[in-house]
Amino acid sequence: MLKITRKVEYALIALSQMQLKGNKSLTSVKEISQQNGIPYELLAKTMQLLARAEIVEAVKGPHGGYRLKKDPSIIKMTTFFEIIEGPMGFMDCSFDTDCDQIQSCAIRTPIQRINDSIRNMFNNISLQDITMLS
Amino acid sequence: MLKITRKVEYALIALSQMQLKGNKSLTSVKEISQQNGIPYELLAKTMQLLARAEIVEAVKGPHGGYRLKKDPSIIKMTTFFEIIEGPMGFMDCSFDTDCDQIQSCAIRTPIQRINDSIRNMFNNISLQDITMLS
DNA sequence: TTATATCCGACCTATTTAGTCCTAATTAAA
DNA sequence: TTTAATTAGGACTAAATAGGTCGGATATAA
Repeated sequence: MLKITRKVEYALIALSQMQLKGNKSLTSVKEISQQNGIPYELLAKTMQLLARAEIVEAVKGPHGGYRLKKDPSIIKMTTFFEIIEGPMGFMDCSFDTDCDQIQSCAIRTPIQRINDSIRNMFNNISLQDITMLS
Repeated sequence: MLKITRKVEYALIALSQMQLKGNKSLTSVKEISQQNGIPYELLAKTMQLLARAEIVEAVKGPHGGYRLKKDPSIIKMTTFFEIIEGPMGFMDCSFDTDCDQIQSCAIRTPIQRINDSIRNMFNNISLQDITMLS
């Protein structure tokens, strides 16, 4: 419980390596997957999510790859998680469907509090805070 | 991802209801499961975990049930999670096995940071903070 | 034209979580 | 002393999620 997924993990590894190389040079999926022992296909799909969300810019063809497009310090971790896991994949209340019943709304409270705490925390942490080296 | 489990959810529901009734009267699993539409057996096992950890005290036999044993305001949420999910079930680094390799230690950092943030937050939140009514 | 990239959906597998079943052990009360 | 209600706890099955693979399409530098 309360674990992040491999996709998030792999994306963070990729981004921190790209930051190392600066935001002009390109980094390919092959490069990152080989250097870190990450499954190529899974990393590839994850990078595609980042590209669609314009966190990263893709260059196709030989000597292609990805480079940073947005400044990681302006991206909230909540946004980042939602890009990778989808808006629903992340901490939604499992009692939503019962929520017409008054009872259920009462019992929702503790879980709400936990989710709010987590969401609030990651709203105040940027991608840069997590991927920076120092 | 980053979700709490049903067992944690059910335990929190149970505890908040028990707090409502005060820490002298007994509350049975049957009562809580019926009132909240929670599977009896699963809740029962969860309450047993709380009893073993002496969060709650069990009284067997007819008109038995559980009552609070420890003050929820002195129990950290990290402790609570570990009681229910076990010390390993909660945010352990998935790269632990590779950790002899220098590479892997470098890439661990972002995940470590996230886990540390979560753990740190829940070290500073008490069970009372989550289950209280107001 | 070819080799090397990203793109993308469909699919399979493994792991984790949720839920069920069955059988004690204990005890209040008829 | 029997019965019914309760907690205790292990073994098992089912469902959901996460992790990983495959096949083919598109773009582009050389």
